[in-house]
Amino acid sequence: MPNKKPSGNPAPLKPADFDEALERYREYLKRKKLLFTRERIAILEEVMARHDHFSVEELHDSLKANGKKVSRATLYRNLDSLKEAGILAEVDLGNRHVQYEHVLGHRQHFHIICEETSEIIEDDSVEVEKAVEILARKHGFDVSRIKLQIFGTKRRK
Amino acid sequence: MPNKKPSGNPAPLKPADFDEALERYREYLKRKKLLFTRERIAILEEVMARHDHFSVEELHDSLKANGKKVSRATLYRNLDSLKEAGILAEVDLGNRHVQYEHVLGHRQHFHIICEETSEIIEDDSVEVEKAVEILARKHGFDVSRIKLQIFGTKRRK
DNA sequence: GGCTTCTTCGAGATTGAATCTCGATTGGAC
DNA sequence: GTCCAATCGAGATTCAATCTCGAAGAAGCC
Repeated sequence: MPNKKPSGNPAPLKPADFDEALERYREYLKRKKLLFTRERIAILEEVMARHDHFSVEELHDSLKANGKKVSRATLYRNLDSLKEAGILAEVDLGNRHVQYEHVLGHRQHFHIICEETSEIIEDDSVEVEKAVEILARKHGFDVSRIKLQIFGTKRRK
Repeated sequence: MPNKKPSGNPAPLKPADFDEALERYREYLKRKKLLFTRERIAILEEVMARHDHFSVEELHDSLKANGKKVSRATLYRNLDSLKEAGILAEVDLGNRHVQYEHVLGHRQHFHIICEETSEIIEDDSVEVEKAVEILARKHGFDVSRIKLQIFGTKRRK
C-alpha cells in the first residue's frame, strides 16, 4: 500500500539511498553493540521513503498503514538512534511540534519560513556554511550540524 | 540533559532596557486594544531581569519567589504577546524544552552548542547575517528573524 | 469617587506528546 | 537448537501546554 500522503508526490525513492542508510545504520548498531531487529529496519524503510517533514505521529500512522506495527515506545527509542547515526535530523519549523526529515541523500539545507502563509522553502548556501564555519572556529568548535531557520515574509511583486 | 548556562558575553542589566521594553509593550498593547495589567508588568519585569535562557517553569518559579503570583495560564498567554511585541524570543537549544530569552538590549546572536558538554556560547557574525540575507532575498523573502544553532564539539588543545 | 462594560485572571480540569514499566519476545553467538 | 541479554509492546505515567468558566480588575464615562 502506498504512502498516505497529502499532495500525492510519489516520493522519488532512490534505492541507493536506502542501501546507503541501511549500511550506515548496520555499522552504527554494530559499533554500539545494538541488535539488528525487524522493527528497526521497518522504521528505517519508512523514514527513507518519506521525502518531506513528518512528525512521530505521522510516521507511526504510515508504518501502521503499511502493515508494519511498531509501538510508539519503540518508535521514539529508535528515532533517537537514527538521529545519532546521522540518518535522521530534527527540524524546527517554528510550530510547537518536533518534526523530522532524513538527511541521507539530501544535501544539507536550511529552512526559510513565511510567517504569513507558513510556506517552507528549503535551500542551502555555501556562503552561509562558510560564515558559520568561521564563526564556530573562532570559538574552537568543530561543526557537526547546522540548524538554520530564517523567518520572514515573502515580498509580493 | 540539563542545560548549562551560556558563557560568553553576559549582558549587563541596564534599567534603560526595561524602560524601553515597557514603552514598547505599552504601545503594543494599545495597538492591539489589550489592557495594561499588573500581571503583564510583573511578567515583563521578570523577563527583563533575566539575562540567561529560561523555561516557562523557571520563570513561574522566580515570579513566585519574588512575591508575584501569576498563574501558569496567564504566563503562557502573555509570553505569546511578549513574543509578538518583539521583546521575547524562543530559543531552541537542542533539548526538548522550549526556552526563552529577551531580545531587547541584546544584540542578535546565534547559539553554538557543544554536543559533549552542553556548553552554550552566544555570538553573532555580520558575515553570517549577510549570507543569510542574500539567501533569503534569492527567494523573495524579507528576513524578520534568524534562528541559528551550530552543533559541534569543542576542540581540545 | 461610583457605575458599567469588556478584558483578563486563576484554579483546576484536560489534552497529548513523550517517557517509563515490566513481562513477553527475539536476535545472534555458541 | 539452546541460551541469554537486548529489545519489544501495551498500557500506565508524566508533565508541559492549553482550555474552561466564574471571579476580579482595567479603563472610559459621568
